[in-house]
Amino acid sequence: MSDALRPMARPRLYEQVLERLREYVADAGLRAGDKLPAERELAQRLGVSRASIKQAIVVLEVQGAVEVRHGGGTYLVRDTLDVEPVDKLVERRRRLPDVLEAREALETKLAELAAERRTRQDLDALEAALAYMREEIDAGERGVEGDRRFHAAVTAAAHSSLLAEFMRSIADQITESRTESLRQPGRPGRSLGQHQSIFDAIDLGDPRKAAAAMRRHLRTVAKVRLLAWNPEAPEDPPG
Amino acid sequence: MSDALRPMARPRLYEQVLERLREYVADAGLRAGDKLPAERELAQRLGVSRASIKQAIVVLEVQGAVEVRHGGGTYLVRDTLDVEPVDKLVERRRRLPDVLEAREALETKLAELAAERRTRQDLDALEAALAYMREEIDAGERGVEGDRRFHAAVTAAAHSSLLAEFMRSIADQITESRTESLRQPGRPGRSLGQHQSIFDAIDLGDPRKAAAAMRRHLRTVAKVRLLAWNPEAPEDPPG
DNA sequence: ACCGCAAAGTGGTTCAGCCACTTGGCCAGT
DNA sequence: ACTGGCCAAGTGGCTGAACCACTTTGCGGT
Repeated sequence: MSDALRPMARPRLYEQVLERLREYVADAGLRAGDKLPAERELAQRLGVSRASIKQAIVVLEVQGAVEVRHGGGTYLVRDTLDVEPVDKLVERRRRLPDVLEAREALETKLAELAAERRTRQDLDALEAALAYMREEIDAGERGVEGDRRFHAAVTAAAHSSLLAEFMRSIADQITESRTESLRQPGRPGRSLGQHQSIFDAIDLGDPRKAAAAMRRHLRTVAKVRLLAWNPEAPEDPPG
Repeated sequence: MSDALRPMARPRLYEQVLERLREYVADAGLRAGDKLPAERELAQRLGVSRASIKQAIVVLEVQGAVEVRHGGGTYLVRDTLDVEPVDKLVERRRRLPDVLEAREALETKLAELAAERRTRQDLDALEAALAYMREEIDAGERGVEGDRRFHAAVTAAAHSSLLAEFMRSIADQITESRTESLRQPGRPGRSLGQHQSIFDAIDLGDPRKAAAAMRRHLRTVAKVRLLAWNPEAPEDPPG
């Protein structure tokens, strides 16, 4: 599947409303405690239905940016409608280098922990992911799903819910980089080999070796990714 | 002020719908990728209007729990509709071992990046934090604030906004462990020495050395912490 | 067996309306 | 004057029907 043909971004009306409301609050200099215009007025002024206004307001309410009083109006909780930074992790697109750095930080530690804590089931899952990726490649595919499963299995084997959640929060961006990386000629096979090395270290229960193997793997991914991004970079293309 | 006289909780219909949907997904054993019933059907079965169903779904969409495809249905992103954990990081208390693992993962990478990217200003800030901690210790304090400033300076010097946000999301828990750790006799002085080593490596621009020094430092902290916590159980706690 | 296209299914949005709650002003009783 | 009851206006809560836009399905022709 080409990444270019994934579903296009589809704008939701309530998202545009959200934008406008944030703009308005900023421009009008509204502060915490100030009252937002009535829903009916907002609907008329923005030229949308009250239902769409309400969807946007529900979002703001859930995000704690606004307090809605039945019959009394809607009020700002803070001096802005912008989301708290931590909440934005999920929705905001990240610069790829940042993501790759974060991924290396998290996954090397995950590999290390996995080597220490893996259970029989964890090892089975890792082998299954390995086998799946091998099948994909034999079938002439790029092994995207197998790659995903392997890294997910490593994450699971580490048994650290906090690290797992950090991984989840950048999962989308990792998916992007994975697709890019495996598009390179010869990459799927090489990637599979590196996965095997990581698995061996985890199987042996050798944390340092596992961390090192994972680090090597991710640096390969990062390098390819950079080249794929910027074809005219002074570096030589991989063999 | 008595707590009893605060504004009464006012139930919103979409919140009840949210509850019911979460129940349903759990009871029906729906998994990631499964399709939710159509909005019209949900509205009929729950006995509410489609608008209320939609408000709930918008919330789930914003929380990243669900993917809505125009004309194609609404799908689970994970095996549950529960809130994205990253959002809850701030409010939910974490098991310390998890936090220390995450901290090691993040901060070793931060130290590495700091050694590569530090500017003159970054080095100045690091030295200032070092000096501050030294003064605190000379004054007979434990150097808690100096410790915090040093690690903050390292984080800043790494110039990675994503990693910085991850650090922020566990800042509270780190504060706890810091206080515990520095309570140990002789710890402040030793900690200061380790900070000096980290600084030297960053100053020299040696990423591997910086990462190693940081890892050593954090493992010391973790060890002390574990002892202070539960002297007789080397095993990992139940999860 | 394949392709194309129409029908059915599903989400997106609107509109008009009614209900529930809050607020503020007016008025009668104290 | 102060209190409490009352009413009207303003505002959010929710509904039902309707139409549009997009996806999926499957029938019919080639």
